[in-house]
Amino acid sequence: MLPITELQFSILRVLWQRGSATVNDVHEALRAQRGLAPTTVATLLTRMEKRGLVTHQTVGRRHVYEPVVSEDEVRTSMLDAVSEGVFDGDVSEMVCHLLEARDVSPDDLRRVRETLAALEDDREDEQ
Amino acid sequence: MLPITELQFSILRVLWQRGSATVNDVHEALRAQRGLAPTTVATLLTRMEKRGLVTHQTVGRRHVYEPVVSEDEVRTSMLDAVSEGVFDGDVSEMVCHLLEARDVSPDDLRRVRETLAALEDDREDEQ
DNA sequence: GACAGCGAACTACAGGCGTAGTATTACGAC
DNA sequence: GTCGTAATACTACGCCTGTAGTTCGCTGTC
Repeated sequence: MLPITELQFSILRVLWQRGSATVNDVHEALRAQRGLAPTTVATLLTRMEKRGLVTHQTVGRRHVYEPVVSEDEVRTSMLDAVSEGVFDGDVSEMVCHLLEARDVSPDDLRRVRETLAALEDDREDEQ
Repeated sequence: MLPITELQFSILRVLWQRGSATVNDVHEALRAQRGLAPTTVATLLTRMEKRGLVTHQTVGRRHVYEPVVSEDEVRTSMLDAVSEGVFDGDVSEMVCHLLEARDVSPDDLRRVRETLAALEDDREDEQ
C-alpha cells in the first residue's frame, strides 16, 4: 500500500473523520481545499478501491465508501518508506535528523523526551 | 525538489559516493541491485538534470555528472513532505510514532536521548 | 581517407495520477 | 407509465516515471 499520494490521503482523511462517506460527502469536504469536480472524486475513489485503500457498499443507488487502511497504518508505511528509502533503515539517524534540521518547540522536545523515557522503561521491564 | 523517487535516489547515492560519475559509472554501480540498460540510466540522468537534481560537464565526448542536491537536503525534504503530508507538521507526533511503531534498539534509543539532551541544552543556552 | 565503435540524443511505450466530460442507469415524482 | 434528475460507469487526455530501442555524430584506427 506503500506510496500514497497527497490527494489520496486527503480523501482518506475525510473517511477517517466520518467513518464512511459518499462521493458527494467527500466532494463537499474537499471543496474548500481543492475544487475538484465530483466525477474526479468518484474516479479517485474507484481507483483507491482497486488499490485496496477503501471499500464501498451500495446503499440505494449510492456508494458508501469506507476506509480499509487506518491512519496509523498509512503513517507507519510512509515512515517505513522514507526510513528504508533514504535512511537505510536507521531510525535513530532519522529521528536525529528530524529533530536537528528544524525548529522543534520546547514542548515538543519534552513530549519526545517523555515518550523516550517510557520506551526505555519498557525495555528495562522486559529484562 | 521534493518528491524524489527510489531510483533517482539510488542514482544520487552513486554520485554522492563518487563525487561525480559518467553514465557508464552509474550503470556499473547500479548493475548489482538493478539491471538497467545503459540508455535507461542516461535517460534518467537527463531528466534529473532537467529537474535540477544533477548537473553535467562534458569531458571529451562524455558527460560527467555531479549531484546538485546533497543527501542532507534530500533527507530533509523527504521528511518535510511526510511531516506536512501525513502528520500535519507535528514533528513530535512523527518522532513518537517513529519510535513506538517499530523495534528500536537500546543503542538507538540512547543515541536519540543524547541528541535530545544536546538540543535541550542549546535551547537553555539561548535564553 | 574510410570505417568501426562508443556515447549521447531522440523517440517510444506502458502504467499511474490528476483531472474531468459524456454516457448510462435507476429512483422517485406526478 | 413517463420523465427528470442524480449517481455511477466509461472514456479521455496530459504529464511523469521506468524502461529501452534506434539514430546520429565524433574520434580514433588502419
